[in-house]
Amino acid sequence: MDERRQARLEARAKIIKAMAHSTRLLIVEELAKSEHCVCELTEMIGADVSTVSKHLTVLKNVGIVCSEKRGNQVYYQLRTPCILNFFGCVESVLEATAKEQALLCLPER
Amino acid sequence: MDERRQARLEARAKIIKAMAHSTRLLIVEELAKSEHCVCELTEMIGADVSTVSKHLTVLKNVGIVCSEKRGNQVYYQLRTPCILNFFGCVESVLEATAKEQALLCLPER
DNA sequence: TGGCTATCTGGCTAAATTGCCAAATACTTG
DNA sequence: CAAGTATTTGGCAATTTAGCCAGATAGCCA
Repeated sequence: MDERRQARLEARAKIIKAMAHSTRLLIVEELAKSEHCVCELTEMIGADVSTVSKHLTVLKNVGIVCSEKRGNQVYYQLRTPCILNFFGCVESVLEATAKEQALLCLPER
Repeated sequence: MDERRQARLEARAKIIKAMAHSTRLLIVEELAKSEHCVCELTEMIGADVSTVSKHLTVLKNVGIVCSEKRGNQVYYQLRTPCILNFFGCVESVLEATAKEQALLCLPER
């Protein structure tokens, strides 16, 4: 396969992979509303702080979020809000599947 | 955390996870142009047929593609083309990161 | 300075993912 | 029916990921 294309696909996959976790999706949704520090996110998520911190690192490494230290806390912000467009599409897939499932439940003619 | 929300996030993550692999992104890109049978995709990808088949199963399980057996072959099609919107956004993230990298290379003032 | 809070990092285990081979299955054609 | 092609499935080894704990680091305040 074309090496250039392969590299491009891998770069994309890396970003998508960073979104491929329910906790990280939650983080993105919340940061879309407003910035938050790690402790706030940790409370919402209900996992160990270290776990949340690592999720944030994943998102940061691919450039989805950025962070800023203020005093004692680190505030995270959504860096590329267009990432929210993801969700509309994902919903479409879910809806299409749901509709199909519904059809299967209809009585045969 | 709200259980309903958790379930919704997990459903989304499942779909996004299915996209989170360069080979599967290639498949989606190709299917966006036209349907293909497994053997055609296998040739483009250059991996074992069984590997490609499993990637297709992943995409099918979450409803991104659907398949139709015609004679000896199974043709796969993109079921929800809006999935392509993903890419625009992913590109934005990549571009933003690239720009930032470029800035780092500028001489200091 | 000492103690407290917030965050990150290292290390570990359990679980999931990937990719290959081999074997099973389904169809087509001679 | 036999042989050949296309696809899927089972199984295995290697790699990656997730989440927790413990410990390190950084900044705040008394």
